[in-house]
Amino acid sequence: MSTTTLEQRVGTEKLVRASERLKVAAHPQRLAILDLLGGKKRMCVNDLVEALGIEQAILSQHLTLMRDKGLLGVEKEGKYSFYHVEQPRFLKIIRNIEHCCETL
Amino acid sequence: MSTTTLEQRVGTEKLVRASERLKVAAHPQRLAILDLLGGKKRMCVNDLVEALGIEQAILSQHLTLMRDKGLLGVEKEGKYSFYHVEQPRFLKIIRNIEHCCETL
DNA sequence: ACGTCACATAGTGACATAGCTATACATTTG
DNA sequence: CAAATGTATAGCTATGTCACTATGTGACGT
Repeated sequence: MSTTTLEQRVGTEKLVRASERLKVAAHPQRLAILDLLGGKKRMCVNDLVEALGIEQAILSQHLTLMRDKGLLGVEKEGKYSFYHVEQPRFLKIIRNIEHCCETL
Repeated sequence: MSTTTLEQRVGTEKLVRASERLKVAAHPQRLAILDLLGGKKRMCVNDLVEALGIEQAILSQHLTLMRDKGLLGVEKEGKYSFYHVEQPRFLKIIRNIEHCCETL
């Protein structure tokens, strides 16, 4: 029974940052990436290319974007780049979305 | 330990529709609207204008967009339009985001 | 050193979205 | 009927995003 707004509770900046992250997640291929990386601990780019059937360049763009926005982290090892989900909490959101999909 | 992708599990179209809805939600003011309507049962446009301090025309655009994308429903009564959250499940996502905001 | 592999980035044109002002439309009130 | 109220839509410019191609870069094998 809150008469306060979300903005009053969490503040404008946080609301903006949350929406930025949501916007990044709001793409079919990026949802799939988040889901896949959420299941495994980490994957390199080529693994993702094969698992998802996305062009390497496109995938790389998605990954870079998600890394810049704080959704993913990366560890370079030799010529490989291993990506992982940075915010476990954000993963819960993704899981919820999958549930939502059932009734869409 | 799923070797299947989200896309394989829920289907491409559903994934696309889920991301479309997410994209609609991915806006600070629209997040605030969803949260506010999630708490109350329904509100008319003017109530929202006053609660959120958003210009009427802008707010109306947000509402129309969210209605078209299936996030909100509307009931007209005389000169009033009462909006409500159409998908309670989607609200859980919004709540999760609010939680996320704490640690952003 | 040369070629190859794994990945990242730049550039581009089509298209979508944001934010704004002005205006339209419908309903109620005087 | 005229004016006011509540809401929706149109039109516009600026900016952002998408998907794609091509090219760049570092690491590794020979």
